Amino acid sequence: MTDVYPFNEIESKWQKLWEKNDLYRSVDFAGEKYYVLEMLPYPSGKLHMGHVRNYSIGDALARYQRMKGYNVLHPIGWDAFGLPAENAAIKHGIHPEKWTLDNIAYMKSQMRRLGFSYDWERELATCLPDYYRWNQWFFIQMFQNDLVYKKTAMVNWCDACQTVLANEQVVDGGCWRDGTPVIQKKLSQWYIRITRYAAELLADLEGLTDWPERVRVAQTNWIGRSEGANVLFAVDGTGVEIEIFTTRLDTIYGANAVFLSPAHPLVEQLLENHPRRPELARQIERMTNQVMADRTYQGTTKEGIFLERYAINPFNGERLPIWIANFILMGYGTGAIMAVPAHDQRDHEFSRKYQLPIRPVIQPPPDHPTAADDTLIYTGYGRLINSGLWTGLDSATAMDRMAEHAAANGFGKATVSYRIRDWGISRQRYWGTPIPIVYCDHCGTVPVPEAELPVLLPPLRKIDYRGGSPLLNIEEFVHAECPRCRRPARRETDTMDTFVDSSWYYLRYTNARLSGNPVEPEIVRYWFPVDIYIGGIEHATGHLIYTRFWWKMMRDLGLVTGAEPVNRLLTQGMVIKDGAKMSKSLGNIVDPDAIMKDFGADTTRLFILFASPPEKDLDWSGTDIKGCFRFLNRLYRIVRRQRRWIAAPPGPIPGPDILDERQSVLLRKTHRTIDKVSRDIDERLQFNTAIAACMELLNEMYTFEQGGIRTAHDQWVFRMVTKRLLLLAAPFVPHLAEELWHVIGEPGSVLLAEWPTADPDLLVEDSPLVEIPVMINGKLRDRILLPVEAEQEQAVADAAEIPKIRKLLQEKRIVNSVYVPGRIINFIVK
RNA sequence: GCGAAAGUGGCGGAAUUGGCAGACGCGCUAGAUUUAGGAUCUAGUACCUGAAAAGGUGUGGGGGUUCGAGUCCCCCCUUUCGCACCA
Repeated sequence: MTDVYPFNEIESKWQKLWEKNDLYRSVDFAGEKYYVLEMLPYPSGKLHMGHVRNYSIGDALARYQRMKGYNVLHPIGWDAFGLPAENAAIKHGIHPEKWTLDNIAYMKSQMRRLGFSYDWERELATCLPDYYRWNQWFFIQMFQNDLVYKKTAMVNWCDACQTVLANEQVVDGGCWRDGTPVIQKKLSQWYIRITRYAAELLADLEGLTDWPERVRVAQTNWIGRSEGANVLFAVDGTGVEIEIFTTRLDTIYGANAVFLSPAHPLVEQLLENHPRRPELARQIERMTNQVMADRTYQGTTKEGIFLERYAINPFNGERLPIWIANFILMGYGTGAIMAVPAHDQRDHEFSRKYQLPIRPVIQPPPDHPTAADDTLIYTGYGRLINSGLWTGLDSATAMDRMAEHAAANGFGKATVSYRIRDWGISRQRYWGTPIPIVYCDHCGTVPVPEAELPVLLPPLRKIDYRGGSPLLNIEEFVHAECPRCRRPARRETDTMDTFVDSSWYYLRYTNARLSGNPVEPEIVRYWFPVDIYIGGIEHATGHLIYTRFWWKMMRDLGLVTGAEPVNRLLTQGMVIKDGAKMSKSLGNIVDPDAIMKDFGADTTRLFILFASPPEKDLDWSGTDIKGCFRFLNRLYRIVRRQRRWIAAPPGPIPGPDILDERQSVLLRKTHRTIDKVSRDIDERLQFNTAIAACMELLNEMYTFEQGGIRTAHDQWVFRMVTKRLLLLAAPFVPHLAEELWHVIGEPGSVLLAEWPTADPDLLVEDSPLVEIPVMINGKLRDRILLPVEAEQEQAVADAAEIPKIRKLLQEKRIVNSVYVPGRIINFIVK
């Protein structure tokens, strides 16, 4: 391509100067703050278009708020622990640390070439001991506050990654990273008690009014609160009691069985002294394995194993058979339920299969199809029947009173269950934060004392991933001294889930070099909450719940104040190509380096903001980007063409009243553009329309130029527009805006210039006449020029006199006429 | 199955409070300029009928509210996303 503006020269020139002048350093406590946060990238090798989008949005906002006069915090870091580094080590024999740091260096150079305005003094990488020691510190605080514990349980296991996955990392039954089907394994693992915060995490969602609705909905579902009751069923002839959870205590008279999860801890006790114990145990084991294999598959047929034991319904004394049922989840409620086949679809299906009796206890409405078809069931609320002394009550009253009754008699109580589980953080991998725990034969599980942190990752000599954590194979690491009794002990060899790293990194930016503490509370108080957080929707339930939890946990440790860390959340859409997500296998990847080479950083950033509103997916188009490039070239040319007199000292400022028609039009257009761009960025986060408005303004400048720029007033208006447009464009295309700012002789950096304000008087037309559409029966027929303050009667009369309208109204009867001043005239005729 | 979001020209997308649908950009058409153009400038560009003037149709489909609906209400279709045996 020839005849294009020298973006390479311009961009590298200003990048160097900005860096030299330290333009993006944020100083604590310097005025009113604004914190722009973007999700930190995983250093996978190169930036992809999704990163460019994420950071272009953030950078535009950061630059805008700086120009608005805020003290802006705009940091970046690296989510630097994780599996790909290890996979690279296995494949290419590179040490994970070298691989990671090399990638960081390259991606950082890309960010610099894109011209993002980060305060690099605050950069952090989570794989460095300076950072991960604080993960360990938090772990110990939580350990001391009973917020972290170890238990043996069934866990999600990815065979390809050779590690455990959190529930949040299992997607459609497969590993979130590589899709490998997840299997269940019984392992001893560390868990964070996030469930202790379930109620608060749910309740505080209400206050997050500037978060997207769908994120709040996703989190609400994920936390999954349900109100109900726990009820104790005594097992006949034993001292054992089974606690069930139900949301429908009102249906307890319809219970025909008690179902246990195959993984229920009481199963073993119930089989004690059982005549058929070996056979039942075998069946249960088979079911357990089958459940694991099918865990995510809903269509699985209901299977049961009758234990030949009975439980007593405490409400009516009925003896109910106890079954193991394959669809009962151990992780929800108590892992045991009462079966009510008349009012629950699953229990019904099960009871029909095994021919258990079905007794309705809720009266369905008269028109409900249950009456005609007994394979249908009624799951709604209603009046109780067949329910002893509770008969006749409505469901809601019954549930309340029955829970009170159970509590008074010591066999139950109203409870709330949550779907969210505790957060399993153990990972059997090398490249993560070592869990700071030592196992001592004499002292048990001992946390590493704060003074002995960090527990450093040992140098990795031999890469051996089979058979548990690689750290297990490093003897110097495993052999430790008990911090308490100083006798030989064994070190924990699992590392932490990397979501731990990303749960608090945004706090560390407030002082990334701090030693002695993870954060300084006063500085955190100054910068928080985050004013806007920008990142992918895929983190709606994982990272964004962990982050909220972590903040609340830190608040309870006295480190931060306030309920929530993030005020406003912007979830950007994906960058796709040809209707599909960019991926190596599809071969539809667009490389940011290639685009920057052809068009420069400004065009790349401008296009990615212009092509689509941030929340929506963006279909990358190789031709549409030319439009943005053309716009910048046009801007460059017109400013250069007129630069001599624009740069000349301006004369006196003429009042708007002495401007001629076309000068006035351009002046007003400018102010409307200022108003639109400001509101689009600030309120709506709609960069595409803001940029479109800038394009319109440039088009007007071309029209104006065509008409000639001769008089002092022509020049005054044109100079004014040029300056304003450069200011408005600066958040999107900082390099070119800066270059042209200097071309027109402005001193200082455009990036530090004040954001322009719109004069409200210039937002409305000053013409005494206004053109308004004239409709007949809601159909546009013509337009009319009317005085702004025209009265209804006059307006309608004038409109009816327009020749075209008069013709159309002939032989018609006007039933009604509507006049909305400044908006519309509408004749209703017959 | 449950929940949420979306559906507008050839394409990406505008329409912020119910008031002129299609801003802006791509593409396309014509003209100018140019040695040339995949550069630049100008004009045009929803669809149908028509030489034109003009008329008709039009925001997934159907109904409704309203003087007036892309926008509000009801039903349906399609797509995408989230949850998915949660008792």
